[in-house]
Amino acid sequence: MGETSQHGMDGTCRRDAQGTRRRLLDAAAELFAERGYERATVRDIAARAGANQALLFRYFGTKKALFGEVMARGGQEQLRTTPADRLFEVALRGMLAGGGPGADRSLEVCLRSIGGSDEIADALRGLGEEYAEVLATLSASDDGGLRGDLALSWLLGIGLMRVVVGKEPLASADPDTVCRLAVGALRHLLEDLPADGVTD
Amino acid sequence: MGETSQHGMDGTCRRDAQGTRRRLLDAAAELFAERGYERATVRDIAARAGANQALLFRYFGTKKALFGEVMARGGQEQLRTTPADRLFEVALRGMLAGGGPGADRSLEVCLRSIGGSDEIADALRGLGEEYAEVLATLSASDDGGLRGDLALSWLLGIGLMRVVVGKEPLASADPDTVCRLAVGALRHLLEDLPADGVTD
DNA sequence: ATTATCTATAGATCTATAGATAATGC
DNA sequence: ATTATCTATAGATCTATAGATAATGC
Repeated sequence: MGETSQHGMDGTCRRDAQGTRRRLLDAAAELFAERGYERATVRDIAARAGANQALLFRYFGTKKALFGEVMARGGQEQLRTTPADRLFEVALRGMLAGGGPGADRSLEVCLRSIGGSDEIADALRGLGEEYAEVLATLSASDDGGLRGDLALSWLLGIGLMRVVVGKEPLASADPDTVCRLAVGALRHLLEDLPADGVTD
Repeated sequence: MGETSQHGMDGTCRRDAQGTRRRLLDAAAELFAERGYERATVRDIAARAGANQALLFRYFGTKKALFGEVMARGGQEQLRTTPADRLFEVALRGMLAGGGPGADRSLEVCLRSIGGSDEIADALRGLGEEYAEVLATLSASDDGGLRGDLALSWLLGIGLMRVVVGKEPLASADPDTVCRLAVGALRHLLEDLPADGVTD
């Protein structure tokens, strides 16, 4: 009973619903990150997973449901394990590094999927709320929520221009340099208290 | 000869190729801004223009060519008429104000069209290069190009979260407040010279 | 016997084209 | 006669489903 009968060392086997399901999820995560929701077709996803296309619907119901599972799987780990005052830099570095194996590319998936459907915008809003909520705590001002949103906007804008659009010189710039510039300017946004009469 | 025979006061007439062409362009600009390239179908565009769908192909050839004409028509005016040191604020205010009548929504069109096709990313990169080139001149540092890209990234990121995604509190925030916060922090990005040894 | 997998195809879009119709200018 | 406009449809996708096939567990 140490090993189930038909499994090979690599974890593959010819009939394994759970394994096929996981391979479909992995393939979907990759293709959604590479092409966005719309352009990653269920046929492509099934092909990369080495599975039949009909199985995708058997295991997930719809393409949107598959997208939801992909988004739910990743993401929160970075949020939980990173102290608030380092979240911006860690998330930015993750975006700048691009998709290493096992990296969380949830933000990239959202950026490439914008405009696909309203559900995608909802997903990005939801993910953004988790990040912005943490970023907002870094500002002592009473409009910390807005400042957190502006920090998140910069994070996503940098990812958009570098990863999705490929704007130079940003696309080829050294991650350390980008981080230093962005974090430096962001400190002013988050720490500066409003100068005009808000003490009321 | 003061007026051509069949034109009404509102500029409409039953058979006017040039007028139909312009109405198709206007309708396309609106729908691309509202839904992005992919979700604005040629049928919807023709319907809003009050024209038959086949005319769109007669006058523009393909949907992509129509998109190209829409993008080429707007945009550069803001770039030419705005002094460099006010470009960020003017472009940001344009984005925050949303689409008033006759407003240039080129950046919004691009943001909503990301992920649609490679040509869309090319269009956004091209438009971004015009903006970033101007923004880069505001920094005296030798990495002004990178700083200009970061400024542009923030501009687009704010538009993305506010207009496309609708993230609160940013989406409902007062434009003056958003501008003050972003412009204030951006000044540090553009004006601060690098602190480490770059005098070589 | 159960169920993971596959084949074939329905059904819904969407872009684009071919050819017919009808309003204008001469 | 010219040409702006319309009808009808080709052709290409894509998601999703129904039902057949075949590998496993008992």
